[in-house]
Amino acid sequence: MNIEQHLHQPAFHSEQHRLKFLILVVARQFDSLARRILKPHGVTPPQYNVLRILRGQKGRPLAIQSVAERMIDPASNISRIVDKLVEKKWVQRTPCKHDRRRADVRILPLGQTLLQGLDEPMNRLFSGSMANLDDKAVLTLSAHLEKVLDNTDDLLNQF
Amino acid sequence: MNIEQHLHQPAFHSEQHRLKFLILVVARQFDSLARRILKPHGVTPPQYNVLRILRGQKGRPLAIQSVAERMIDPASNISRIVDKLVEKKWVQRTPCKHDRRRADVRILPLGQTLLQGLDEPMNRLFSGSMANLDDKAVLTLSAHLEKVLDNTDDLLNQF
DNA sequence: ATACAATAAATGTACATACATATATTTGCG
DNA sequence: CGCAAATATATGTATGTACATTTATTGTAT
Repeated sequence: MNIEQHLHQPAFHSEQHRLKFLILVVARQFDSLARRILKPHGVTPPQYNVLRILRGQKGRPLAIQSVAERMIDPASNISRIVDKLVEKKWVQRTPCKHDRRRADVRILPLGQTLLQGLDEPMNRLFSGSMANLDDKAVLTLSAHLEKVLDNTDDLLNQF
Repeated sequence: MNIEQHLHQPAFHSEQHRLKFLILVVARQFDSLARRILKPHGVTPPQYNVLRILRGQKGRPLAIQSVAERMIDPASNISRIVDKLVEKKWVQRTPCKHDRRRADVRILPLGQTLLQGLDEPMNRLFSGSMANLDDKAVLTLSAHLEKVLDNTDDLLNQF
């Protein structure tokens, strides 16, 4: 199923246009597949993103703001996402002693257990989505996307 | 600025992992840049998406469902998005005579005018984001992403 | 023709999000 | 030191979203 069929479009104005839609639709697919896996566990994609970031810290706490910086969506509402995670006892929020403006967050055993159960399907999703790309294709694809990323970074100052 | 800096990550588990984040972050950048351009005009990205689809019909009306099929986000709430567009007199919704379940939507002159004003910055955004990719790079990038799209389509049955 | 499934759109609800603002605390500069 | 600017987080508000359900209409099989 190609992108034209996905969007019920006979054609695009240009190859560049087509590429833009490809990027958006593929990202959209990732998100909706992930959501499907996560939903039965009561986790949303941004919540999962936060839990993965915290697990990466290997138990060390992280300031809320540092979590936000590492997220795919800069999450203006990170406070409320953390609220939900605290409610479910997946993470712990503790005021920071040295800087009382800050709140540190760390993953709890229950959160670790949750992630362990999600590792298998999430890895299957992610490697399945790249199944027919060889190592070289992954590298050239990444290199090209990185150029696009550079361009969009520049554009942030322009708009 | 590379993806590691974007996500404040020293490294990724694998090149595939890195690629997944690249796709998500680039899509995210597109969306937030578009939002920035559209906001002063009181349009959101999904609303813009609908208007572009309708303009592509060159004045012919389209059933609500056909609009939904063509959207980047399948928009479970297409009815309400159309509501907003109707409120602003950018589109017209008319019940379909042949099939009274359906409602047809068509773009109005005011919507056309709005889009004309948005064409320049949106094109600038979009061509700017691909500035340093030559034609060949665009094609290989698209071909690779299309493979990923195929894979995710298959995965939809698996999860 | 009638009953039942299929389809199109709208709506209810809980939650997520963007964006602006508020609150508390720390930093830095005179 | 004292005060303004900067920083970290939380909150208010309107809107967007996913997902389930509802309502209206049409198609289809007997």
